[in-house]
Amino acid sequence: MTSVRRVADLESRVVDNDHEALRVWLRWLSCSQRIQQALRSRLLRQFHVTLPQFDLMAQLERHPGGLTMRELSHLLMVTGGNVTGVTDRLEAERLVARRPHPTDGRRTSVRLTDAGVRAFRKMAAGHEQWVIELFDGWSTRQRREAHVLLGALEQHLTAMAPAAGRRSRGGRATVARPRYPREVR
Amino acid sequence: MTSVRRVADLESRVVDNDHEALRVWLRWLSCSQRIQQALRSRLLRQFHVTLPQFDLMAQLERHPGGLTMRELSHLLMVTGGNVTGVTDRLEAERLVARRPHPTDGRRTSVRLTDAGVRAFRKMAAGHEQWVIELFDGWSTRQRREAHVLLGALEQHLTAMAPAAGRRSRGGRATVARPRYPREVR
DNA sequence: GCGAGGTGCTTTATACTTCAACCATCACCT
DNA sequence: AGGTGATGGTTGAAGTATAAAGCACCTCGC
Repeated sequence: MTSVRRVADLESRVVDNDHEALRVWLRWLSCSQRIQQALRSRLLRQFHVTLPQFDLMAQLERHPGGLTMRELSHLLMVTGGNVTGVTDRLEAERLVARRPHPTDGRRTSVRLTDAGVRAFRKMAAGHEQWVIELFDGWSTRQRREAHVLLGALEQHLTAMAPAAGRRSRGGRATVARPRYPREVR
Repeated sequence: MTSVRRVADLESRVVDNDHEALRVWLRWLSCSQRIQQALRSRLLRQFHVTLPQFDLMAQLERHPGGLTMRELSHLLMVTGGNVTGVTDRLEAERLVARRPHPTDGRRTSVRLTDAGVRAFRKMAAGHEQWVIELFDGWSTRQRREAHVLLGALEQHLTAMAPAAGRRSRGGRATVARPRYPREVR
């Protein structure tokens, strides 16, 4: 869309519209980076937990019945290998526990330990407070606006992407997939 | 979502306001993740470059006179060690070049090579197009709204944080700083 | 039964990221 | 000069992240 035509003075408007998406994205990134830095460093200093570890625990707290690795990977929107690593470290800290799935031998069920629940509740309070402060630059009205805007964007992204968790039609690597090693010029 | 309490008293409003910041943040993260995933994977498949590498090159393209590592670290809002690594890899690909700073022996000046400029211009066109598509869920009006909202938030974040690049008053590690190794319970 | 293909999880290789320590150089001050 | 402290850059350890390959288990069809 909007390939640039060198015609009238409408043109500058069109170009600006295009650039506008980019400008929005850059501001977005800048804010994201700051917010995440604040949350990460505070979480680390005060609770000795990383942001991904906190996020994983948050999902588990929301699902007391436990979640499989696949479900976690889906909810956190990261790859399976990633979930394996973060879970390993949390398990070493005795904050979560893996147990075999009752009916399906392939799956693993993960849940918070009692210590994990206690630890998480403390962290969550601090975390929420920090988020509130970080977003305090917006009025209630603005937060509501942002919530709506983000909802619309989320919907658009869902519509245009083949859905985060979907496989590429026909499962794994149906066709020899092209590889792009670093060596390629 | 929105476990709404049907009692319209003031208190529930307050509680909801608080939760609202968190809800906005979660949606924000969800969108961020999707957009970055889209950009990263396309950049990798089509141009064999990672997102951080692209970002670094983008800064260099905007500053043809070259940038020091410190300036890059500041602009990209990442740590110095990070910039070292990304620059190392780009240099190995002959896309950027380090050269000593003319007057200050401590500094290093980094700039795009000719090949780097050519490569970046191609990538940038694709990248911008993708960003436009990803944000096409918003009307022009909505993009403008978002731009304003993000501007306000950015200002608030700048005000509340002691500025990204600042040192902790008195330089490096003036006092033995507490450490939080993984072993700590 | 049993084999083919799909699914869930882990592993490996590579890259990014932070934190904190370290080194070299510079600036300033006496 | 010479020393002190700040600054710019790199390094190393730990953790996070993806992509891709591998393994175990399940399902379905015959």
